[in-house]
Amino acid sequence: MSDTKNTPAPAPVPGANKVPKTERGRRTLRALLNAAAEEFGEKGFHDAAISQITARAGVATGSFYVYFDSKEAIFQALVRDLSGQVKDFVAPRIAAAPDQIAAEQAGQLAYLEFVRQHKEIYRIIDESEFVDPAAYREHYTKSATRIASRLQSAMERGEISDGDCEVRAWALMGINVFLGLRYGVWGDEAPEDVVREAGRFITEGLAPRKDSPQKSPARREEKP
Amino acid sequence: MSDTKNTPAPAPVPGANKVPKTERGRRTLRALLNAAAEEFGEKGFHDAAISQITARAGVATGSFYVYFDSKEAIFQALVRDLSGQVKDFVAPRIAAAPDQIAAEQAGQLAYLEFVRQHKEIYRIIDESEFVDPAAYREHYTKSATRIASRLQSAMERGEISDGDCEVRAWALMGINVFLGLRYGVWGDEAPEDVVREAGRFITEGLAPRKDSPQKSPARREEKP
Amino acid sequence: MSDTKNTPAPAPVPGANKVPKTERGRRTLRALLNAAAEEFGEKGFHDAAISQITARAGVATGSFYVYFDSKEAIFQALVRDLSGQVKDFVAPRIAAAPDQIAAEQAGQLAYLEFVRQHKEIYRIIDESEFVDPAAYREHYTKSATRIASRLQSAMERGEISDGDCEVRAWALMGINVFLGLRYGVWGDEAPEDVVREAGRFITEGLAPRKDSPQKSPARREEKP
Amino acid sequence: MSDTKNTPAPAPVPGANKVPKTERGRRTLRALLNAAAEEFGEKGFHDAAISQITARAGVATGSFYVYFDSKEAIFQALVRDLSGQVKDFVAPRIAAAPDQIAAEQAGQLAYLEFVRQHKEIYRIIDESEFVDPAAYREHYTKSATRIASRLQSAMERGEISDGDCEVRAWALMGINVFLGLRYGVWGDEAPEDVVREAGRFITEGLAPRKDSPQKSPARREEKP
DNA sequence: CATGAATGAGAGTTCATTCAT
DNA sequence: TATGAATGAACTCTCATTCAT
Repeated sequence: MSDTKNTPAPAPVPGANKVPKTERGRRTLRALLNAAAEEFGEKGFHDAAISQITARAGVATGSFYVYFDSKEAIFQALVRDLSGQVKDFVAPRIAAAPDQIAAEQAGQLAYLEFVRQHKEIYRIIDESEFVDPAAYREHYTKSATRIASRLQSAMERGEISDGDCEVRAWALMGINVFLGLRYGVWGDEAPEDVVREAGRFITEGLAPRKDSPQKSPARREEKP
Repeated sequence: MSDTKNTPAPAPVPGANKVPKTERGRRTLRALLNAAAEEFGEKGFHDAAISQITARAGVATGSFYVYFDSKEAIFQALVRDLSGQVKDFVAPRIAAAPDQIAAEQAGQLAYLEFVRQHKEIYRIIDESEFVDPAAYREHYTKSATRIASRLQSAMERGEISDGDCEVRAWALMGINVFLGLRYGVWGDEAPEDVVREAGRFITEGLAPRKDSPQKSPARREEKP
Repeated sequence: MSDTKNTPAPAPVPGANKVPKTERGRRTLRALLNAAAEEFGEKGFHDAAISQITARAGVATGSFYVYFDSKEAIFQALVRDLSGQVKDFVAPRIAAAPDQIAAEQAGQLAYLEFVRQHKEIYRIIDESEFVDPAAYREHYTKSATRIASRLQSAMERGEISDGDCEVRAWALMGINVFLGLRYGVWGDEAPEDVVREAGRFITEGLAPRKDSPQKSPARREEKP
Repeated sequence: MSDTKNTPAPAPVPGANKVPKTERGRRTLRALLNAAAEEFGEKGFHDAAISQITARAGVATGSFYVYFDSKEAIFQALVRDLSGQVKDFVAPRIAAAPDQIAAEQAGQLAYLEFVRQHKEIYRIIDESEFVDPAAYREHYTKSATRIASRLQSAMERGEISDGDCEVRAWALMGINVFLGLRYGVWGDEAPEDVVREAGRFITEGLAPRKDSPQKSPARREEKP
């Protein structure tokens, strides 16, 4: 979900194996990517069929291979394409926030809203863990790095507490992804409410307020 | 990762389609499950081949269907088998904690350690999202419900702040899973350090300590 | 066309990717090879279809891949299989000859007769130059080496004139192959007549007999 | 390798389906033929791709069909083009020989040298057996006929011994082709040495010289 | 229980050729 | 002439599952 940001846009559709030279070619390529998003989103990578993608796109089977070398290739192109869409949606809302904590919350809200409107994106990106592990790893690593550098700056400015920014970045990303899964893909609760609750979690954590009375006990059971 | 807990244990290996009656049969069944864990862990569900599983187990292809009805069946059996292992490892350490916040951190640490020792488990359970979506959803939903009820009790006892416990449960689970991915599967940092940093995140959040001097604004960029 | 001679028969069908363990399996494998000989012989490697081979053999498409990894694999197995057949036909007739020159002529005759009865073999082995160049080269190199060593021995015994035995081996092999092409595959002249004429060529060459009168001139044009 | 000799040269490039009218067209046609020689030489007929030929030639795919009707067509054109090159190289050296035996040896030497400098030609012409069997057969038949008629004349002049000239022509051609394969394409021995040894084979055969002492028998093994 | 050969539907992929621009 | 996108028939290969022994 990010990071083609400062590259000079080498191709109109990142990841495509061939850059079309004519307008007609550009239309066909876009039709293939849209069809692939539908097909992969509905069926998942392995049950998706290239013949179905071309059928949805309204082109012949062979046309697929004019633009992509393989099923994996279009999947990868699609992941990058969708990542770009997420970035374009979320980035400006982060940039508009007054401080870092507000920024993280704005990003969370934006991410949640985007996921809800593009549920298939969630599945596609997640499945890349199994289809193209390197891409999956790179995707999350880059996102975490970016979050971490935001936190680092904020920490230096004194906006947030001291601590390991990388660990906190991964934790934050985990929160966003799982809230996205639960409340974006599966549920339909109001994103604002979710973010408000999670926001309190972020800003104050599980710790009781300093002025509230502490009691005692314990409890049990496992984790996820 | 859990919750076949209170079933009356109809078979020594939960999920197997047939309970072996002979000692030889039991050995074959166990060999198949071990082989499947390797094969699925290395190749993922779709690229794993039954013929490879039987080859690793040292039995004939046909023998597979004596114990399992299908490829999906052994995968599910395996997921339950592994979930039980995670639960048996994590649960007692949660139960031993003095209070809820300590419990969550103990669970996090235990989970991280377990993931590191069984990296293939992480992958197999994750892939169930695509192999058996209902099981995947149920797995995380049950885990979240359990965490939420722990938080609810703690909240009522005043151990933690007020707020929506389900949202916080999903957030916590997201933190655990992503730290598990980053520091359990991919990295080799000391789990204690990771949990300590994440613990400060949990207990105090991103908010600066009340006594630290506040400066001003800034921000930018997107989320995951 | 030779040279699995002194190996301890590692497999009933040299080159097959899998050795059948049951009688039924052996029958299927043989049926596939026979079908492949027909199909490749009639259509050549590239126009031959695996589906046609299995159809001729009376088995399902998938059964092909029980025994061979690819179209190239069965082609290679077939070349070895046929080479063995040639060897088994020609070798004893060479061994029965009284001296080396008679042996070479007996071999030539036997080769010619064999080619005539198995015209498809000729085409298949020849095509291996393009399908499996290493096999083709090895095939001819080994044959030439064997001929050369026969000539070497004969030379040391004084049965033939002094000279480079390798060059003469390749020359002899060229004669046999081209006479096989012209009079075995394409023509139907009596092999005995052909060999008698070629035999005079072998034993006395183009040189006029010592007692015949020499004249003068010259001439022109190219070679093959 | 020859014999478009007396046709009225309808086009600068024999075999091309269309004669270019412009200078630009002529350059494109020549670029395509050169590219085809490379591509067919490296990959063989079936693995060669039109798209690769056009890529090598630096023209668009569609341009190919301006000059050739099909893949087979350019292959044939190429074979004729190369045959002409062989002929032009070999013929004058045969014509310059003082007698028939010297002529055959001169031809052999010239052929060997040419093959060595144009290894891809050997392969391309050989493959025509499978791409265009009629052309292949005609090619060798014509060559043999020409050699036979030379021998016939020489025989009538008493330069060579009596015998069937056609059989001897095919034998000679076989020698040349196989020595070309072994010492032209695969090896790098001095052509003169090869021809000298083969020459002794031609002029005197395998027979021991009349004045050398005869010993006795022995033999074994098969032919090619 | 175990074996391993057989099955066959279905997938991805190739590429010579056509044609609108 | 030149271009390059579009075509689609045809092919090789995979593998979960069945079944006779």
